[in-house]
Amino acid sequence: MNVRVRFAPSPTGFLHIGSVRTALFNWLYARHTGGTFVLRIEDTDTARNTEQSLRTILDGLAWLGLTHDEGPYFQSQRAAIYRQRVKQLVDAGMAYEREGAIRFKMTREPIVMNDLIAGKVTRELGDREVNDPDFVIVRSDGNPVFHFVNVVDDLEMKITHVIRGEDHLSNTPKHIALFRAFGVEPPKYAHIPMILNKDGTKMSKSDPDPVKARLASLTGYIEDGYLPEAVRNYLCLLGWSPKDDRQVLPIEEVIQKFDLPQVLRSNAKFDAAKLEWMNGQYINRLTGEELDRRVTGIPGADVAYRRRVLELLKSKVTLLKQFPERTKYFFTDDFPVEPVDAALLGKLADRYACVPTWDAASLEAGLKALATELGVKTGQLIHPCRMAVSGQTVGPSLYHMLEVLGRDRVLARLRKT
RNA sequence: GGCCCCAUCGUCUAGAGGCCUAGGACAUCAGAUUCUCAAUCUGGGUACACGGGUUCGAAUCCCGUUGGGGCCGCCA
Repeated sequence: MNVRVRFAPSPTGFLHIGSVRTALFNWLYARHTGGTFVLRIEDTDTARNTEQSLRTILDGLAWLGLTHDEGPYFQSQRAAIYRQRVKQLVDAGMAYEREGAIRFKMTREPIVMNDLIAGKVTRELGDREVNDPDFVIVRSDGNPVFHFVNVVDDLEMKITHVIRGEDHLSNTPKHIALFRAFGVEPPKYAHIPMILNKDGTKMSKSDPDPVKARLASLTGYIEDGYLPEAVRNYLCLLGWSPKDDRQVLPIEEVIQKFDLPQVLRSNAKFDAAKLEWMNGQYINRLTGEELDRRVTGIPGADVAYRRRVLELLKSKVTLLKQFPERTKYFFTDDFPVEPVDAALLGKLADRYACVPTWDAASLEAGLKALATELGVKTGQLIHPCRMAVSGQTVGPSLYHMLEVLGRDRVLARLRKT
């Protein structure tokens, strides 16, 4: 069977991190099976459908590398198809008009679903449904509703596997009944569990807590300097596991191993700290050259110098946005310095002025020799030196830092204090 | 209220009846690296929600309880 899956977001103006995971699992399944990944924009709710909202979705998916093979299709352009399908049901006596709306005659029997992830699920009618199981498929204003267009599109687009959030599990009987009304077998369903905040609440961009609100949409991660491959890798591990002890794995391997029955059935809580750790892992694996292409906000026209600075700092950094702040002193003399022993640093400057070659090894040897002569611990020279040249108490290995900074800057800063 | 799903360290997970006095990762704590730490290394603590079964034997199977999540719209 030729697998066809789809990601069908609604253009709401942001991409929810849970939707991103759903898109990822669809994409993984398509790539794993050699199938087709369809993108469909569910823009039937005209009230919140904007050009910008579409851009957010397209840019977000592109950022993550989740490229679609077909589409995007727009529900707003498919009204004729829906009208025809409504007519089909009405003509067949399976839908009827009431109070201006068109309602579907829902079966009264419990519906059995064989979900690829949740397993066999039998849904009885709820207390309200028992009295009136039928549901509206076309509003009195003439617009078809989500459940209807969703099914019609999946049918028309020959979707074979519907991989979506578990919040749709309870809706699935309606969808199955509609497929049967159209005389076709419903697709296979795979409902993936939800992603919740660490405290178990729903992730929402309108959460009163700004920290939690920011975690809910993809935009924040892009702005904060997360690498797409790190976000993608982290998301793969929410509800799925390679079943060995590795956390960082190439996407090619995930594609090869990923399958629906192995997806966990329980909800996952989002661990921002682990994501950040993972991002640091990915940053550390990039070269200075690669980092220079991705990091913005680093001044200076000297490309080679920028690359060396990024290379030097990368192991200390977990977010790209940290680079400009932490590398500031490489590009400017304008930073505050706490008081240090000027006489002592003057001697170090004199020593460094005649160091044979300006490299970490020579600088280390020079500093240690001076410390011995003066009868002080190396730390008594190292810490003031770091402060004088960087204004910081923490940073990369001092000697490597001095090497990258270069002779002129270092001597000037040591003597300036 | 009804219906549905779920339940292993704080978090993500491994575990598909004996390999488990439960493994890995993040986080955390303690050491180390006699140059810091925001890096790295080493080590520690921390979990099978509870109660019944089934079985020689259960984290693994069944039932119940509790807890968490979801759906019950002319929203998607």
